[in-house]
Amino acid sequence: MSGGLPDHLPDHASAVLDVVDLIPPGRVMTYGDVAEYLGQGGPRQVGQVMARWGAAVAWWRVLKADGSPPPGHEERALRQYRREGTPLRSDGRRVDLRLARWEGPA
DNA sequence: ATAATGACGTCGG
DNA sequence: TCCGACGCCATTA
Repeated sequence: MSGGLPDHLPDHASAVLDVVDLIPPGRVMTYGDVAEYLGQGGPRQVGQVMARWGAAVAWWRVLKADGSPPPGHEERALRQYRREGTPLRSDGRRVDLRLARWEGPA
């Protein structure tokens, strides 16, 4: 059912990666948003999945509640935001969630 | 079974 | 705005 994502992963992990794969370019979701959308686990569990299997998806589109990119990946994430035209805040270090936040598939 | 860990979130100073 | 303390919860040790 999923497209292109690696298999042999726990169900909860594939569920998370599946949602992340649906986030449109230029838009983002917070760890908490993903957890809430799935209706299971919490932000830390989503982070755990991203840390281990995030490389297979657009990991930079999942970030913290304050709009800052995943710890340790700020540089690469910012590069992607410029490339996708993701709206940033005036400081240029965080995404403007007011504009870029994606509520998830209807 | 108990304790530590972590790509989090919220709140108070 | 920045930082630390706490709460949260599946996974690991």
